[in-house]
Amino acid sequence: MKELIAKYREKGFKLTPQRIAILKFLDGNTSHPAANDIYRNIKKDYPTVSFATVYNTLQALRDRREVAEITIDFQKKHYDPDLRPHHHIICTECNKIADVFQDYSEALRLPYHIKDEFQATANHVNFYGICKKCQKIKKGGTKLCA
Amino acid sequence: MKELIAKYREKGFKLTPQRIAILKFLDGNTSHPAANDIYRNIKKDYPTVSFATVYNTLQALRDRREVAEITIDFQKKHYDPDLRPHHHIICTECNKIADVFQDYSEALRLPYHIKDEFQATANHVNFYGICKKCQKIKKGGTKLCA
DNA sequence: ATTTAGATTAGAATGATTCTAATATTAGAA
DNA sequence: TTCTAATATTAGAATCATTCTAATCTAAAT
Repeated sequence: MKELIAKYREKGFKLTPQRIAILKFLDGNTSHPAANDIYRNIKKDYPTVSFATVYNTLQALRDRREVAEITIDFQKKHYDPDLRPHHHIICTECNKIADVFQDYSEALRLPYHIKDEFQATANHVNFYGICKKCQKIKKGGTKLCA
Repeated sequence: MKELIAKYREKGFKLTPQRIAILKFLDGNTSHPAANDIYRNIKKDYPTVSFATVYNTLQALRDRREVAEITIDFQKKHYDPDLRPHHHIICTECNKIADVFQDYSEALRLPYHIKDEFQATANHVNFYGICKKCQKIKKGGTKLCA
């Protein structure tokens, strides 16, 4: 944890208790939280924290390439502190997001006429599916999943 | 156009003038419009059209698998009447979206432990980059692009 | 022409995200 | 340690995309 704080301070990132709480929450977090998830969690320890702080911090982290923003969900953005190149799969029933660590970089070569038009900087594969839990529930009837 | 209308009527899709205007606008449209783009366009001929109509129609089309919803933009959903499997690239400066007709289906095989957890139904590759126009403008200074 | 299921509308409601302006805090300098 | 400037925090308003509501209207089958 100490190292985490030092690491950000070095980068000229001003550290407040709220920010430290956000960093702690994100550190090693594989749940792909949305802004609201982060807010709810931080609020436990800092009841007066505001959404502005959460969004400001996320923006700062995003600008410094410390978190990745993910567009896989049709409703809202999700955040991922894991910066290793990887992809995601989302359950279309419960919106759970899982990581796909598979290197498709060789395969995802763009056609020449696109390369001619765009200077590509990144790519990301979104997979959609139904998770095990939701498959069971669907057979049962009602739709619900953790 | 006649065929387009017949095609939808067959599918039990009740056709109103507003819906026909939306269908016309979408037919062969490669601009990947968002709901607001569609609304603005229809409003020219039907000044009283409401957002509800646009969204209702898009929902009906989506449910019938007549348009695809795209999550590549961080701000809003875009719609694509082209249902052939393909992918997209978005300019991170001006948000222009272009099509990438390249078949990656063989390459995008999921790892077994994911297949075990998810019953995958679809995938989509988002490419991010800077379009030619915006590359020029960036060198110049200001950021703007059609 | 009648009927009815389904569509349209204005506008309110919701949810995510951004903005504002006043206040408070961090981190570095004195 | 105290001071200061730059930056962060806050509540709440504002914005934007999207969905909902309830009253009214219309397509299309009879």
